[in-house]
Amino acid sequence: MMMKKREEKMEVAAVAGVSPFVADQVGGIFDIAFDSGGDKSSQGFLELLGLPGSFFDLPAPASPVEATHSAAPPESSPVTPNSSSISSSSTEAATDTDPAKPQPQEDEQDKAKKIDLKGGKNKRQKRQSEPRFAFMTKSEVNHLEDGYRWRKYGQKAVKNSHSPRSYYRCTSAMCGVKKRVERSSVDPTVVITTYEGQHTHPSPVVPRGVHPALSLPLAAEMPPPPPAGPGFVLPSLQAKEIHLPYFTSYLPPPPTDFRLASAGIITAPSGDLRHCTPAADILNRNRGLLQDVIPSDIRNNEE
DNA sequence: CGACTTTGACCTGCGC
DNA sequence: GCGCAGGTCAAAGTCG
Repeated sequence: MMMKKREEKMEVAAVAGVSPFVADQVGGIFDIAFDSGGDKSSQGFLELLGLPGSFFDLPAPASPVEATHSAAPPESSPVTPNSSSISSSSTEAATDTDPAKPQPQEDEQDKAKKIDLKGGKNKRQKRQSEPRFAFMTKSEVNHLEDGYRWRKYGQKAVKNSHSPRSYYRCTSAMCGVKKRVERSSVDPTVVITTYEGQHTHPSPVVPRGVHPALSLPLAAEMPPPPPAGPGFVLPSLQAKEIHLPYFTSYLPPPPTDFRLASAGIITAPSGDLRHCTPAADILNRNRGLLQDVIPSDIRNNEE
């Protein structure tokens, strides 16, 4: 399952301006369905994280040219100024399931079905059909706050990696979103976070230390994610040193720290977001930043 | 006491 | 078929 996608990884790495080695070592995060035809019908990471589409409802585009050599800390980076992030969305669902299907309900039914069929310990099912979105963040904290509450349900040592991989699940009932967190074996300061699934609820619980205003609106209220063709490379944020994530299908759902960091909130590696500014301010700031992120042609496609 | 983490065991998929 | 690696479960422990 890993070897198969080696070529894809390499390609992504090249496009993203990342060393193929890095892309390779990070494993599944670059498991991108390049042949998914843009996956316009599949779930975008906005939906994956339940982020409001309006969050990315941006006016002015930026020069796509900047994308490849931009260098600024992603909003997801709570710590280092020279941090970087690389993101990608995976729509493996395109190959495993009909992207047009209503994913959340499908998922729940599917799960229930399988649990019914099996039972006991056999109820566990390996399901790779969920759309996935991954990003790399330079951070000292493994588990970045993103507005949702997660319960850790497993940890596994990963081959060729010093650090174990942690598995989290959204604590909200009826929400099967999962998240994997691991550190890069090449650069231990880089945290690789992979989201899988789609939140079927707003950010229900204010994470410890997160300003309540950061709670996200209902995913159901979100407009469709901005269509972006495969290989789409985001231009740089206007911030000086941000390494813009790479997206194959949609813009990434900026993780909470991503947003907070962009707002200059994150200053300590503690993951404590108590010092966040009002959400409106954050959103405004991000809106400004994101204006520079989305190429004009991408935006035009939306219209 | 509830929520969460830790951790070993178990299951599944895949390559050889 | 076997072994490996990834993913998940669930009991036990921890914490607030």
